[in-house]
Amino acid sequence: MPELPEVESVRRQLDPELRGRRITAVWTDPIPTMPREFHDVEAGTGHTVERVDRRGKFLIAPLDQGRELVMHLGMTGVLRFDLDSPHVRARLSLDDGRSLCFKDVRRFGRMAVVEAGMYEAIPMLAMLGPEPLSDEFDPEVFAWELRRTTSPIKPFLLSQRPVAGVGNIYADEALWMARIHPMSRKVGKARAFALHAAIRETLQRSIEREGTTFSDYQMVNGASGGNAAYLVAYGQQGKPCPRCTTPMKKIVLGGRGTTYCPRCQRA
DNA sequence: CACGCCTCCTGTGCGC
DNA sequence: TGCGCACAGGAGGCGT
Repeated sequence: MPELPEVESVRRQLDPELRGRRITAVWTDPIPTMPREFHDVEAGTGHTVERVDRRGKFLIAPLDQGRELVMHLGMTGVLRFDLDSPHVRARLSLDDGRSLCFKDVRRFGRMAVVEAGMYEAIPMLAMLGPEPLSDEFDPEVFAWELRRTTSPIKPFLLSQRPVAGVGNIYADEALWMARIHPMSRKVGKARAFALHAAIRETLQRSIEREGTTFSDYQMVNGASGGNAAYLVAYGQQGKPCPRCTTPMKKIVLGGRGTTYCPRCQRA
Protein backbone atom coordinates (compact mmCIF):
# COMPACT_ATOMS: atom_id res chain seq x y z
CA MET A 1 0.00 0.00 0.00
CA PRO A 2 1.50 3.18 1.05
CA GLU A 3 4.85 3.83 -0.53
CA LEU A 4 6.81 7.04 -0.25
CA PRO A 5 4.37 9.33 -2.13
CA GLU A 6 1.40 8.07 -0.11
CA VAL A 7 3.23 8.41 3.20
CA GLU A 8 4.45 11.88 2.23
CA SER A 9 0.89 12.90 1.36
CA VAL A 10 -0.28 11.69 4.77
CA ARG A 11 2.61 13.53 6.41
CA ARG A 12 1.72 16.82 4.76
CA GLN A 13 -1.80 16.65 6.16
CA LEU A 14 -0.80 15.28 9.54
CA ASP A 15 2.01 17.70 10.36
CA PRO A 16 -0.08 20.86 10.80
CA GLU A 17 -2.71 18.94 12.76
CA LEU A 18 -0.29 17.42 15.26
CA ARG A 19 2.19 20.26 15.80
CA GLY A 20 2.05 21.37 19.42
CA ARG A 21 -0.60 18.79 20.36
CA ARG A 22 -0.03 16.89 23.57
CA ILE A 23 -0.86 13.19 23.75
CA THR A 24 -3.15 12.78 26.75
CA ALA A 25 -3.86 9.06 26.53
CA VAL A 26 -2.94 6.06 24.43
CA TRP A 27 -5.00 3.01 23.60
CA THR A 28 -3.69 0.10 21.58
CA ASP A 29 -5.32 -3.16 20.57
CA PRO A 30 -5.07 -5.40 23.63
CA ILE A 31 -4.50 -8.42 21.44
CA PRO A 32 -1.71 -7.45 19.07
CA THR A 33 -1.06 -10.28 16.67
CA MET A 34 2.42 -9.23 15.70
CA PRO A 35 5.30 -8.94 18.17
CA ARG A 36 6.09 -5.29 18.78
CA GLU A 37 3.09 -4.17 16.74
CA PHE A 38 2.76 -1.27 19.19
CA HIS A 39 6.18 -1.02 20.79
CA ASP A 40 6.05 1.11 23.95
CA VAL A 41 3.49 3.51 22.45
CA GLU A 42 2.11 4.31 25.91
CA ALA A 43 5.47 6.01 26.58
CA GLY A 44 4.17 8.85 24.42
CA THR A 45 1.52 9.76 26.99
CA GLY A 46 1.96 13.29 28.28
CA HIS A 47 4.37 14.28 25.52
CA THR A 48 3.91 16.99 22.92
CA VAL A 49 4.37 16.47 19.19
CA GLU A 50 6.91 18.87 17.73
CA ARG A 51 6.32 18.04 14.06
CA VAL A 52 5.83 15.10 11.68
CA ASP A 53 8.76 14.02 9.51
CA ARG A 54 9.10 11.16 7.05
CA ARG A 55 11.92 8.72 6.39
CA GLY A 56 11.25 6.32 3.50
CA LYS A 57 7.83 4.85 4.28
CA PHE A 58 8.08 5.72 7.99
CA LEU A 59 6.38 8.65 9.66
CA ILE A 60 8.54 9.99 12.48
CA ALA A 61 7.10 12.52 14.91
CA PRO A 62 9.63 13.98 17.36
CA LEU A 63 8.11 14.48 20.80
CA ASP A 64 9.36 16.70 23.59
CA GLN A 65 12.02 15.34 25.95
CA GLY A 66 13.85 13.46 23.19
CA ARG A 67 11.34 10.83 22.26
CA GLU A 68 9.95 9.91 18.89
CA LEU A 69 6.68 8.45 17.73
CA VAL A 70 7.42 6.17 14.77
CA MET A 71 4.65 4.90 12.51
CA HIS A 72 4.62 2.53 9.54
CA LEU A 73 1.38 2.05 7.63
CA GLY A 74 2.23 -1.42 6.28
CA MET A 75 -0.16 -2.46 3.53
CA THR A 76 -3.47 -1.11 4.75
CA GLY A 77 -2.69 1.49 7.41
CA VAL A 78 -4.79 4.67 7.55
CA LEU A 79 -4.50 7.62 9.95
CA ARG A 80 -7.69 9.58 10.60
CA PHE A 81 -9.08 11.67 13.40
CA ASP A 82 -12.01 10.36 15.44
CA LEU A 83 -12.54 7.37 13.20
CA ASP A 84 -15.09 4.73 14.15
CA SER A 85 -14.14 1.42 12.60
CA PRO A 86 -13.71 -2.14 13.82
CA HIS A 87 -10.23 -2.08 12.31
CA VAL A 88 -8.91 0.75 14.47
CA ARG A 89 -5.88 -0.76 16.23
CA ALA A 90 -4.65 2.29 18.13
CA ARG A 91 -5.91 5.68 19.31
CA LEU A 92 -3.85 8.62 20.53
CA SER A 93 -6.04 11.05 22.49
CA LEU A 94 -4.97 14.66 22.06
CA ASP A 95 -5.31 17.76 24.19
CA ASP A 96 -7.67 19.35 21.65
CA GLY A 97 -10.25 16.65 22.30
CA ARG A 98 -9.63 14.70 19.13
CA SER A 99 -8.02 11.31 18.84
CA LEU A 100 -5.68 10.17 16.11
CA CYS A 101 -6.86 6.73 15.00
CA PHE A 102 -4.72 4.11 13.34
CA LYS A 103 -6.87 1.84 11.21
CA ASP A 104 -5.13 -1.22 9.79
CA VAL A 105 -7.15 -4.06 8.32
CA ARG A 106 -4.25 -6.42 7.69
CA ARG A 107 -2.24 -5.48 10.76
CA PHE A 108 1.06 -5.16 8.93
CA GLY A 109 1.52 -1.61 10.22
CA ARG A 110 3.52 -0.67 13.31
CA MET A 111 3.75 2.09 15.85
CA ALA A 112 6.50 2.67 18.37
CA VAL A 113 7.74 5.29 20.79
CA VAL A 114 11.51 5.27 21.17
CA GLU A 115 14.31 7.50 22.33
CA ALA A 116 15.21 9.73 19.40
CA GLY A 117 17.38 7.88 16.91
CA MET A 118 17.37 4.63 18.91
CA TYR A 119 15.90 2.21 16.42
CA GLU A 120 16.73 -1.20 17.92
CA ALA A 121 13.03 -1.98 17.98
CA ILE A 122 12.70 -0.98 14.31
CA PRO A 123 15.75 -2.47 12.55
CA MET A 124 14.48 -1.60 9.07
CA LEU A 125 14.53 2.08 9.93
CA ALA A 126 18.17 1.88 10.95
CA MET A 127 19.08 0.04 7.71
CA LEU A 128 17.25 2.39 5.37
CA GLY A 129 18.96 3.62 2.22
CA PRO A 130 19.13 7.30 1.20
CA GLU A 131 16.07 9.50 0.76
CA PRO A 132 15.36 9.46 -2.98
CA LEU A 133 14.36 13.12 -3.23
CA SER A 134 17.34 14.42 -1.28
CA ASP A 135 20.93 15.09 -2.31
CA GLU A 136 22.06 12.07 -0.33
CA PHE A 137 20.61 9.90 -3.14
CA ASP A 138 23.75 10.03 -5.25
CA PRO A 139 23.70 8.56 -8.78
CA GLU A 140 27.34 7.40 -8.60
CA VAL A 141 26.80 5.58 -5.30
CA PHE A 142 23.51 4.14 -6.61
CA ALA A 143 25.22 2.85 -9.76
CA TRP A 144 27.96 1.32 -7.64
CA GLU A 145 25.39 -0.44 -5.41
CA LEU A 146 23.63 -1.85 -8.48
CA ARG A 147 26.91 -3.15 -9.85
CA ARG A 148 27.84 -4.71 -6.53
CA THR A 149 24.66 -6.72 -5.92
CA THR A 150 23.91 -10.06 -7.54
CA SER A 151 20.19 -9.73 -6.83
CA PRO A 152 17.66 -9.07 -9.60
CA ILE A 153 17.10 -5.33 -9.75
CA LYS A 154 13.46 -5.20 -8.64
CA PRO A 155 13.76 -7.19 -5.39
CA PHE A 156 16.89 -5.16 -4.67
CA LEU A 157 14.93 -1.92 -4.98
CA LEU A 158 12.20 -3.32 -2.71
CA SER A 159 14.81 -4.13 -0.04
CA GLN A 160 15.01 -0.40 0.81
CA ARG A 161 18.82 -0.70 0.82
CA PRO A 162 19.88 1.21 -2.32
CA VAL A 163 17.15 3.82 -1.82
CA ALA A 164 14.32 4.30 0.68
CA GLY A 165 10.60 4.39 0.00
CA VAL A 166 10.25 2.50 -3.30
CA GLY A 167 7.60 -0.23 -3.19
CA ASN A 168 5.90 -2.45 -5.72
CA ILE A 169 4.09 0.26 -7.68
CA TYR A 170 6.94 2.70 -8.14
CA ALA A 171 9.52 -0.03 -8.72
CA ASP A 172 7.50 -1.16 -11.76
CA GLU A 173 7.00 2.44 -12.89
CA ALA A 174 10.65 3.44 -12.56
CA LEU A 175 11.99 0.28 -14.22
CA TRP A 176 9.66 0.89 -17.15
CA MET A 177 10.82 4.49 -17.48
CA ALA A 178 14.48 3.43 -17.39
CA ARG A 179 13.83 0.48 -19.78
CA ILE A 180 15.26 -2.07 -17.37
CA HIS A 181 13.95 -5.63 -17.10
CA PRO A 182 12.83 -6.23 -13.49
CA MET A 183 14.84 -9.47 -13.38
CA SER A 184 18.03 -7.88 -14.65
CA ARG A 185 21.12 -8.67 -12.55
CA LYS A 186 23.38 -6.46 -14.60
CA VAL A 187 22.61 -2.76 -14.73
CA GLY A 188 25.27 -0.65 -16.37
CA LYS A 189 26.15 2.87 -15.33
CA ALA A 190 24.02 4.60 -17.96
CA ARG A 191 20.96 2.54 -17.05
CA ALA A 192 21.63 3.06 -13.36
CA PHE A 193 21.68 6.81 -13.91
CA ALA A 194 18.45 6.55 -15.88
CA LEU A 195 16.88 4.54 -13.07
CA HIS A 196 18.05 7.07 -10.50
CA ALA A 197 16.31 9.83 -12.44
CA ALA A 198 13.22 7.68 -13.05
CA ILE A 199 12.79 6.89 -9.36
CA ARG A 200 12.92 10.57 -8.53
CA GLU A 201 10.51 11.50 -11.27
CA THR A 202 7.88 8.84 -10.61
CA LEU A 203 7.90 9.56 -6.87
CA GLN A 204 7.78 13.32 -7.33
CA ARG A 205 4.96 13.19 -9.88
CA SER A 206 2.93 10.95 -7.58
CA ILE A 207 3.45 13.23 -4.59
CA GLU A 208 2.09 16.08 -6.71
CA ARG A 209 -1.05 13.93 -7.26
CA GLU A 210 -1.21 12.93 -3.59
CA GLY A 211 -0.32 9.30 -4.17
CA THR A 212 -1.89 6.23 -5.74
CA THR A 213 -5.18 4.85 -4.41
CA PHE A 214 -6.53 1.43 -5.34
CA SER A 215 -8.65 0.60 -2.34
CA ASP A 216 -7.18 1.15 1.09
CA TYR A 217 -4.92 4.15 0.85
CA GLN A 218 -6.42 7.43 1.95
CA MET A 219 -5.12 10.60 3.47
CA VAL A 220 -5.86 12.08 6.89
CA ASN A 221 -8.93 13.86 5.48
CA GLY A 222 -10.18 10.62 3.94
CA ALA A 223 -9.45 11.65 0.35
CA SER A 224 -7.91 9.33 -2.23
CA GLY A 225 -4.77 10.06 -4.21
CA GLY A 226 -4.99 10.90 -7.90
CA ASN A 227 -1.99 9.08 -9.32
CA ALA A 228 -3.64 5.77 -10.26
CA ALA A 229 -4.82 7.16 -13.60
CA TYR A 230 -1.23 7.96 -14.57
CA LEU A 231 0.33 4.54 -13.99
CA VAL A 232 2.00 3.12 -17.08
CA ALA A 233 3.30 -0.20 -15.75
CA TYR A 234 1.91 -1.32 -12.40
CA GLY A 235 -1.43 -3.08 -12.91
CA GLN A 236 -1.38 -2.35 -16.64
CA GLN A 237 -0.86 -5.93 -17.82
CA GLY A 238 -2.44 -6.57 -21.22
CA LYS A 239 -2.59 -2.89 -22.08
CA PRO A 240 -0.32 -1.52 -24.81
CA CYS A 241 3.03 -0.15 -23.73
CA PRO A 242 2.81 3.65 -24.12
CA ARG A 243 6.19 3.62 -25.89
CA CYS A 244 5.95 0.71 -28.29
CA THR A 245 2.32 -0.60 -28.05
CA THR A 246 3.49 -4.13 -27.15
CA PRO A 247 1.09 -5.61 -24.56
CA MET A 248 2.44 -5.21 -21.04
CA LYS A 249 3.27 -8.51 -19.38
CA LYS A 250 2.75 -9.62 -15.79
CA ILE A 251 5.00 -12.08 -13.97
CA VAL A 252 5.66 -12.97 -10.34
CA LEU A 253 9.09 -11.94 -9.08
CA GLY A 254 10.17 -12.43 -5.52
CA GLY A 255 6.56 -13.21 -4.72
CA ARG A 256 5.37 -9.84 -5.98
CA GLY A 257 3.24 -9.12 -9.01
CA THR A 258 5.46 -7.42 -11.57
CA THR A 259 4.37 -5.73 -14.79
CA TYR A 260 6.74 -4.67 -17.54
CA CYS A 261 7.05 -4.23 -21.28
CA PRO A 262 8.64 -7.37 -22.76
CA ARG A 263 9.88 -5.36 -25.72
CA CYS A 264 11.40 -2.21 -24.29
CA GLN A 265 12.57 -3.74 -21.03
CA ARG A 266 15.02 -6.37 -22.18
CA ALA A 267 16.98 -8.55 -19.78
C1' DC B 1 26.41 -14.12 3.40
C1' DA B 2 22.83 -14.00 0.06
C1' DC B 3 18.86 -15.51 -1.84
C1' DG B 4 14.27 -17.58 -2.37
C1' DC B 5 10.40 -19.05 -0.02
C1' DC B 6 7.06 -18.81 3.61
C1' DT B 7 4.62 -16.22 6.99
C1' DC B 8 2.21 -12.52 9.36
C1' DC B 9 -3.35 -10.80 8.66
C1' DT B 10 -7.88 -9.77 6.50
C1' DG B 11 -10.65 -8.83 2.61
C1' DT B 12 -12.02 -9.18 -2.16
C1' DG B 13 -12.74 -10.94 -6.54
C1' DC B 14 -12.68 -14.58 -9.57
C1' DG B 15 -13.47 -19.30 -11.49
C1' DC B 16 -15.84 -23.40 -10.98
C1' DT C 1 -25.37 -19.06 -4.46
C1' DG C 2 -21.40 -21.10 -2.31
C1' DC C 3 -16.82 -22.54 -1.97
C1' DG C 4 -11.96 -22.36 -2.51
C1' DC C 5 -8.16 -20.24 -4.18
C1' DA C 6 -5.19 -16.44 -5.68
C1' DC C 7 -3.87 -12.12 -4.80
C1' DA C 8 -3.26 -7.37 -2.55
C1' DG C 9 0.49 -1.11 -2.03
C1' DG C 10 5.24 -4.40 3.22
C1' DA C 11 8.53 -6.62 5.74
C1' DG C 12 10.69 -10.30 8.79
C1' DG C 13 12.32 -15.03 9.56
C1' DC C 14 13.94 -19.27 8.09
C1' DG C 15 16.41 -22.77 5.62
C1' DT C 16 19.46 -23.82 1.81
